[in-house]
Amino acid sequence: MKVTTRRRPGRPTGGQHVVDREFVLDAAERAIRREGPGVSLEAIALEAGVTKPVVYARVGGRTELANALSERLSDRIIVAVGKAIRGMPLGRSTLVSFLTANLEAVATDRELFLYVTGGTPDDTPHRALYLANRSTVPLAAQLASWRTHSGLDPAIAVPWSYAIIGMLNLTSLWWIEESDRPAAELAEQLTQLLWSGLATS
Amino acid sequence: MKVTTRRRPGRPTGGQHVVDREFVLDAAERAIRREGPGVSLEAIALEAGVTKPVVYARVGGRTELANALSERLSDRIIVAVGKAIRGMPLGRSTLVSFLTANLEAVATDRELFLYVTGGTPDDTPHRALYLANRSTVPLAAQLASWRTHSGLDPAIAVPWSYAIIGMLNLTSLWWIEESDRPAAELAEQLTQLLWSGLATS
DNA sequence: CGGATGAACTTACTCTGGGTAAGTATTACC
DNA sequence: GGTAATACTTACCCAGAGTAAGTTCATCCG
Repeated sequence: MKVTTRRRPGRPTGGQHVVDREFVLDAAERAIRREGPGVSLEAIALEAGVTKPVVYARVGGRTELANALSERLSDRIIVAVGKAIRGMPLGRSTLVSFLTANLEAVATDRELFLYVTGGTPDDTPHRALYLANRSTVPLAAQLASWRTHSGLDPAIAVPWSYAIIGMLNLTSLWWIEESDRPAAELAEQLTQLLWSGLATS
Repeated sequence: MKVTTRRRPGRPTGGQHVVDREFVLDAAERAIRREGPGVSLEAIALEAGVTKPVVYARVGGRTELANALSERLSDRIIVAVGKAIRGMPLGRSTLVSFLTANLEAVATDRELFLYVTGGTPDDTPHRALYLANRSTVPLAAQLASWRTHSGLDPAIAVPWSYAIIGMLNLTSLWWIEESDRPAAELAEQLTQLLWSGLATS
């Protein structure tokens, strides 16, 4: 079923872009939620009410689109987590809240999460890191300042951040796909594994 | 440059399959090592000295190929790890060896690792779990028996396995791509994070 | 006020790669 | 020896990423 676009060929009347970048990204999210992680750029363009070249002009090709959506998702998670642990003292229950908020945020944007972790064929490894960095950088900063305050070496904060984010990535995937236990339970189990290592030494 | 296959069309003389499944998988690995994670099935078939339909007959489509290579890589890692920690008592230094062996195995099969973690477009999430399971199942069994021996609840072994494998996945990727420190150093840092959580409680 | 230039779209294409149908040569069996 | 099954190759289809060419509107300059 080929739905031809209703708009006429030429420049639109009104001297304005018919859609902006954010609108395209919103449409992409809707299309992903509707059709799953395998959506085509064509379907996304259609959802935005435009054609492919406009998507290319606003956000770029499939890789850039996945990157942009990765950034959105990371930022959304960071905001959710920030809201969840705001004002809490740095301690064990804060870690539980941190992990719970992460899991719940991913569950909220389930399809989007699957899209950005699956995504493009060849450069995926690079983008997995790209996506991870958005999360590891602030986490590492937090860990480093905490360890400095405790008189410990902050250098370990970087590998630890990747460790924690990687742990969250796979456990989130597993939890979303194959577990029906509550997020808080998994968060507590992960905390049992992490907390003493984080707190001591 | 279109290299036409030398073999004549019909059934090959000799009444035998001209290649078997293992040979195709070997060729796939060579092609991946040579051309990187973006290799086409055509290139893989060419490397094996046959044509696409033979690859389909032996191992299946892109998804099954990636699955098969995932299994190979996991098994290879499991063997390497087993060799590294054989006979060691369950303790902190065993964990370090476990992690070091994992990292070094991944570095050895760098391109293959990138291929199986990146791989196919749509069903990637499912295969990420599939790949992970090969590692988590034995790890979970090990953890569970250990905890049972220590009089602890073994149920937590499953989420912990995903946590540890996920941690290894992302840190491996980061380490391969962006870090030039020795594997043992990273393994030690991860051990600092994990060990007390694993040992206590 | 009218024509040239450029901007913002759509249409229509190319190209690559996964997957499959049809064709061809060899073996096996009766 | 002729028919059926087998093990390939060739040749194709199709979807989807990416791009070139075409079309309409706006703006600017004389």
